[in-house]
Amino acid sequence: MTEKSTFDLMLFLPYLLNQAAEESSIAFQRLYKDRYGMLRTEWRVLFHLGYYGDKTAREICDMSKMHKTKVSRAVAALEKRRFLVRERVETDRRSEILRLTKVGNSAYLDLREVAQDYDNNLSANLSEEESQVLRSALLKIAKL
Amino acid sequence: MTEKSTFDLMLFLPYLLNQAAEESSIAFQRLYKDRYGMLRTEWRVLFHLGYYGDKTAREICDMSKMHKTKVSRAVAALEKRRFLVRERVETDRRSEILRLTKVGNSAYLDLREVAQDYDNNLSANLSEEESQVLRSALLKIAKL
DNA sequence: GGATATTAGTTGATTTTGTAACTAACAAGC
DNA sequence: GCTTGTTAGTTACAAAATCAACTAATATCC
Repeated sequence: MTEKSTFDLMLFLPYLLNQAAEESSIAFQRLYKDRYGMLRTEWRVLFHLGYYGDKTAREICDMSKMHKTKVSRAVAALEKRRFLVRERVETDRRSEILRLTKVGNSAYLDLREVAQDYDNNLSANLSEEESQVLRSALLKIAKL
Repeated sequence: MTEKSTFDLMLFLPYLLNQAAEESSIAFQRLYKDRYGMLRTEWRVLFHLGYYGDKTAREICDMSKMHKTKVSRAVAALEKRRFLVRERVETDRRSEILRLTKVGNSAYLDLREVAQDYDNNLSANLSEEESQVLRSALLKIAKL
């Protein structure tokens, strides 16, 4: 049995997680919004396709846990900008495979650089061990 | 110089933080929404007042880093439910001190229990050390 | 093979958030 | 004292997220 500690609002995980997520999300936003005018949902879909390769919207939903309407709208926006194309699956004509175009892929590669720099920068305040424990703990909480 | 690691989307902090924050936020939401029909912004303001005592909206903004319109609307909602009252400050009649009512305070005490249980539960998957490193790392990222 | 249920994805209505402009009170400079 | 600037908080409008209803294709069961 763990000792029942007194409540500390600033250490309450749903509160603290949100603060940290907001902070990093907004800081990172400045980097992709300025360059590509993208939304959060859009870089996420872009990164999924760039990182994991071609996927259907459904697969992106499952992996990212974004709601399907978010994904649907992000895909539509990326398509409009010609960052991706859809390809119907002949064995199941309900779904379509999403594939980054050349332009989409180079946007991904560019943003990946930015992301990596940003992440390194953010981790710079943490020791190597802290950084690893942080990520593995977050993975557990996110149930990934 | 830290080694430039290859990019891993799932370990990218803005992504991972958001996943974890969403997961815990939604799980916790079920607990307060069911009982009090509150919004995220509302329990936050409630918790600030309950935990730190009477405060002006401005002070809550500063501490929580919520935007003032969010706080303004959350305060209005809590006032409507008679969870708090406003009291004009005579030395500066622009601002007003927010004070929880009896009802508001007992809602806070009740939810604090729930929050504590929830947090313990969430931390149960983590070792004592992991839990501490996690929180201190999050505090650094949130720049609190 | 045909009724029923599921699944992929989209669209529209509602709710919530974010942005900007606003009111009211105070402060500073002159 | 009066112009100019700043601060606390609200409100109006635009952008985005959520939720429900929808279309179209497929799967299941009899």
